[in-house]
Formats: sequence, structure tokens, C-alpha cells
Amino acid sequence: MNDKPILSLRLDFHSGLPIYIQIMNQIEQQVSGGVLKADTQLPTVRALAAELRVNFNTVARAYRLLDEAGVISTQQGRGTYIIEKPPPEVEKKLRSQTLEALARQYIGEAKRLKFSDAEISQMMKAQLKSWEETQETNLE
Amino acid sequence: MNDKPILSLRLDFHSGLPIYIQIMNQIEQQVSGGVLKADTQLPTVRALAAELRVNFNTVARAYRLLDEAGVISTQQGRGTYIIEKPPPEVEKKLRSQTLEALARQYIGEAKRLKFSDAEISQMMKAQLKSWEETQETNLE
DNA sequence: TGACAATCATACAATTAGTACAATTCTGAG
DNA sequence: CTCAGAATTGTACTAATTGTATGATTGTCA
Repeated sequence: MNDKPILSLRLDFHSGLPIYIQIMNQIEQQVSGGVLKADTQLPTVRALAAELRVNFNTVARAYRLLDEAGVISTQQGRGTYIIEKPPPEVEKKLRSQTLEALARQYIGEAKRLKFSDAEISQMMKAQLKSWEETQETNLE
Repeated sequence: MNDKPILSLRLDFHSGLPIYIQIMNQIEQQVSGGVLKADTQLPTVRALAAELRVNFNTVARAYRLLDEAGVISTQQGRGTYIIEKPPPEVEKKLRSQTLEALARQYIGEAKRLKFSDAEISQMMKAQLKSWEETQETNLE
């Protein structure tokens, strides 16, 4: 049993602070502290759970909250990864630029495929509307 | 032994979009965009898999879906080819599917960055309007 | 003791990888 | 020229790895 220090977390089981909160906090700290860099894959829920001697659902819960907080990205069947997160002030300044770049990228591709402005904005409208329901990947 | 970019695909392993979907979407785009012409042989599942550093079954899955969609023709023992002439209805469907995929890609990214629906569609509107003028300065 | 949050157990779903196989093409001995 | 066998290509099925969903259990505290 080689104890590989996948991710070094110090849990206090008697602190009264829920485990999943402790996990969440410490990962957040390590991310903002630069210990965990963008695109780094975190241990799987099972691996981390084994290392911490807790149920993997507890880890999953922490991961889910971190995902909702935009710190990490969890993907079924693939794994969990740190998300690039720009500093707060820079983020605000860059936000609209980022969205603009995204929009222009979309428009550029669509234009290249000879779609009209009407088609482009119509599809955008439709997909925005049906986003929640059709979260499933577009398979068909 | 420079790895020739047989088929230039850009995979994002952390986007949340499955690899096989990304492969499928991008090939669809290149076909409907005219980058990949009829009768062109695509890389073999193994070659493309090696280039993308994924399992060849992942590529095979994308190929199979594209085959079922009538975009390509996969032939055991021979290879994979762009369909000579996509049936009109397939082409039409393909075009709209492609646009849909593009739109969802944009929305997905924007959502991930916590932009609201309003912001997303507003930016789209604005960029569509200013597309022509700003194109001169943004030629690739 | 009862309510509620935290944790755990179990079953499930999605994605990718592994292995064996079948169809086709290529190659070279005869 | 022919044909056996290797090489190449896609296919099918299965296994492994990952996160998800849901309900049961446990523990704490008013």
C-alpha cells in the first residue's frame, strides 16, 4: 500500500465542520494559492475518499459544490479538473471581452458556413430557450 | 517524422463535451464548410486516435455516428470516406445541426462563465450588427 | 424524543479503453 | 497469373474508470 499523496488535505473529524465543507475549503485554498493549477486533474472521488477514509459520496458532494462555484469541472466518466479562474478584478474587466470573443468566434464560423444573420440569431435564440431541457448531448 | 496534421482537430479535454462528440462536430463542420470534400479519405481510426492521443474506439464511435448520420461512409477493411453527395435532406439537416452545435458550444462556454441569457443574446446581437465593419481589422 | 443535517450504501449512467475478430487490400512465391 | 498469408482497416463486445441519483443510516442538538 504505497500512500501516494494525491492531494494533501488535513481533515479534522471533530471540528464540527462538515467533512465536505473542509474538503471544499481546502481545495479552494490550494487553487487560489496556486498549489493547484488550471487543468490539473483532481483525484477521483473514490481515490480521494479512500485516502481520507470517508465515503466517496462525501467527496462527490464537495466536488459538486466546487463545480457549482466554478472552481472545478466534474465530468462523468472522465474525471475532475481545475478550471482556469482569473483574478477578480481582471475577471471583471475581461468578462465582456471574453464574451465578445466567444460571440465573434461563433459568428465567424457560422458566416463561413454561409449562414445568414437571421439564421444565426434565430438558432441562438432557440438554443438559449431550450438550454435547460436539452442539457443532454446532442446525439440523435 | 513530423506528424502531418492529417485532419486538424482541436480537442478540449476539459470542456465537458465528450471527445467523440467533439470529433463528430468538427468533422461535420469541416464537411459542411467544404474543407473536407467528397471522396476524401479520412484518417484511419487508429491514425487519428494516435494523433489525438485517445483510444481508437473513441474515434470509431465518432465515425460510426457520422456514418449513421449519412455524412461519411465507413467500410471495414477499406477506410472511411466523405460521402460523395450528401442527400439533400441530410445536407440540410447537417447544416442546421452544425449551426446548432456551434450555438450550443457558444452558450455552453458562456454559461460556464456565468453569463446570463440576457448578456449572451445581447452580445450576440451587438456583434452581429457590428460584424461587417469590424471584419476588415480582424482578418485572419 | 424528534427533526434535521451529514454521511454512507447501493445501484446506475456516461465515457473511454482493451481484446478479439471480420472484411479488404497488398505482396510475393510459385 | 494465382492464390495463400500478412497487413491494414473497421466492428463488436466487454471491461474499467469515472461521476450521479436516491434513499437509508447515523449523529447531534433543541
